[in-house]
Amino acid sequence: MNNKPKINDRTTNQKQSIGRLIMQLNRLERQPKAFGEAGPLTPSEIHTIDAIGREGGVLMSELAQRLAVTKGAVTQLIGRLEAKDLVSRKSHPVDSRATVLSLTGLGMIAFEAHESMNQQFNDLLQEEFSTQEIEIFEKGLEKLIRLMS
Amino acid sequence: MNNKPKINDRTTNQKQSIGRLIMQLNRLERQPKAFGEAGPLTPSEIHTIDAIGREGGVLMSELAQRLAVTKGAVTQLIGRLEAKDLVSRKSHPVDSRATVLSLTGLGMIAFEAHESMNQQFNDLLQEEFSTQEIEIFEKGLEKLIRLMS
DNA sequence: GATTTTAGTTTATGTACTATACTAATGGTT
DNA sequence: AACCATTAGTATAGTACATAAACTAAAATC
Repeated sequence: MNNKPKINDRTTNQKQSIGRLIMQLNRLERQPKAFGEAGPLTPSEIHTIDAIGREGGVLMSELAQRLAVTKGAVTQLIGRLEAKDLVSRKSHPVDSRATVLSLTGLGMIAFEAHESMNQQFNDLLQEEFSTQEIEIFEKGLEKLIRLMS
Repeated sequence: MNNKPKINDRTTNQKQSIGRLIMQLNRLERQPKAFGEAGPLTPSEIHTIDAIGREGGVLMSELAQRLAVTKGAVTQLIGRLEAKDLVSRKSHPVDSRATVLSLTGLGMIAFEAHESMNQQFNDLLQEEFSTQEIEIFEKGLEKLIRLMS
C-alpha cells in the first residue's frame, strides 16, 4: 500500500507563495538518492562526501563549520558514513586530538556520481534559463538566506 | 557554552553552488520562530496553521494533500497543535469518519502574525528586487521543484 | 606547571517524517 | 440486506537530522 503523497500535485498548486515553494524544496531536498554503486544516500550524507572529496584530508571540526552543524552532528554523520564504508577516519599525524577524514574507494565513486549529477543538473538549468536569469536566481537565493538568518 | 554554529559564516562562503545554497535554506527553514502570543512555532506548525486559516473547515486528509505529507504525519502535527491550543478538531456533521479542523483564538493570532510577517517579507523583497527579478526567482524555484520531483 | 582552549565523543532529547498495520465509517454492487 | 472495497483517521515503531550539555584527552598559552 503506497501511502506516500505526491509532492507535485497540480490540483492544489494554485497560487504559490515563496514560503510555500521553499517548504516544497525543503521536502524534496530530504529524499535520499542513489549515487552509483554506493547505494542510496541521504542529502546530508552526500553533502558530507562532497565536502570531503572536494578538498581531502578534512578535519571533523572543519566539516562541522563547513556544513554549519555542531561537532556532535558530524560525529554521528561520519559514524554512519564509516559504517557504510564511504569515509575513513585517520588520526592526525601531528595533532593527536584531531581526526583526518578521507573518502574510501566507494566514497570516491559516490563523489563522482554526485559531481556528474550536478553537472547534468546545471546543463538542464542552462537549457531552460539564460545565464542572466540563473545569476538573478542565485542572487535571490543568497538574499533570501541573508534575510532569514 | 554555546555550541551552535553560525549559519552564515562569511569566511567559508567562497563559491556557492545552488545545491549548497538550497542546503543552507533548508537549515534556516527549520528554525522555530515566535508568532505573536502563540509562542515559538516550527515551520511545519505555522504552515499547518496557515493552511487551515486560509480556508477554514479543513479535513485531515485535505491537509495531508496540501502539505504533501502522509496522514500519519498530519495526525501527529495536529496533535501537537491541539495540545498547544492553536487548532481544534470537530467531527464532521455528515461523514462521521472525517475530522474538521479550525483555528482557536490563539491559532488565529498566530495566523495573523504569520500573515503580517509574510507581508513584511514581501515588502523587503520588493525593496531589493524588481518585479521582474522576483518573477524570475519564483519561476526558478518552481522549475527547481519540478526538476527535483 | 597550571589553566584554558580545542578536538572529538557520548547521551538524552526533539522535530519531522515514513511505513505499516490497524479501526471505523461509508459507499457500491450484486 | 450482505459483502467488500475504499476512505478517514490513528497508533506505533523506526529513521534522519539536528541540538544541548557534559565529558575526555590533547595542545597551547601563560
